[in-house]
Amino acid sequence: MTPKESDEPTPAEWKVLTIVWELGPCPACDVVAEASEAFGWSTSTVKTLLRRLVEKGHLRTRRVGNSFLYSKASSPLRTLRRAGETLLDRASEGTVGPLLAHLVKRSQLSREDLDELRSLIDEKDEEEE
Amino acid sequence: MTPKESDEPTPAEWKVLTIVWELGPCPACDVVAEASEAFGWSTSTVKTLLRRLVEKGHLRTRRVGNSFLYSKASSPLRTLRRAGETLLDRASEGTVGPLLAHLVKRSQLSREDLDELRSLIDEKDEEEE
DNA sequence: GTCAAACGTCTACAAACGTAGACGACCTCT
DNA sequence: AGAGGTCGTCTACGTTTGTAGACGTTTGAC
Repeated sequence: MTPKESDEPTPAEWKVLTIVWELGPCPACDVVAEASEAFGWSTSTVKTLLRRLVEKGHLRTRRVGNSFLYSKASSPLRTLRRAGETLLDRASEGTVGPLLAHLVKRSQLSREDLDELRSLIDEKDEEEE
Repeated sequence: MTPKESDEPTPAEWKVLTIVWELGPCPACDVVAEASEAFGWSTSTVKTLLRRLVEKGHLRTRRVGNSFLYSKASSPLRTLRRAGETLLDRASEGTVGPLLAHLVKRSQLSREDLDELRSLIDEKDEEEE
């Protein structure tokens, strides 16, 4: 049973997933602590979500003693990009630009990020004849 | 029962929603034709999705004779922006920039879009001290 | 005026999701 | 060795989602 790479996390799963991304490889109890604090979820709930994320291939586990370390299975950026593409697919021709503009406006970006974006835009601009 | 503005469409609902956005105010049969062709869905399926989208407040109906015209309840851009913000919330500090870069790279943007983006970026650049 | 096509509504049902308790294995302190 | 905590697993259950058939009503054609 190959892990289905394409299976996007559900909203509840996303919350747990981002916690693991932030904490890095960590035991379930850390995730439970964080999620319980942040969302008021019970231990069981978090553990179920962790399990489902492993099943979907978003998290991987490594046995350590009697328990597990949970860690990301693929790069967060990769997962986010996929979700972003799904979003773009839903935007019709005319709304892509304004949508991206809104997202850029709303994001906190470093100078490097801004430079990267600027050169991308310049590139695209030249491509248009 | 106020229409819950916050209730995001499910993936299947998104597909129907974007069809209505594209077609503009139109009777169910047009949406059915399009969705049936594109996804192989039955008439019932599409009508259920339309109904749920109305319930969630994403579509609105206007009676015309014996049938309905379905049309958007709020601007597509508004809905897309909300979804985009959800996505950004899932990106940690360091991934927002690369994520946006990826999306920009992948999008087809008009010269106006590019200009708009460029000036946004310049603005943000100046804001940084 | 009747018959078929079209339309909206009601109902259905399996799968996925959100949320969580119960339980058995293991470790650790005493 | 026994008691209590910790951990992962199994099970559960109401709700939402995906997918669709059945049915009654309206309408258009003959």
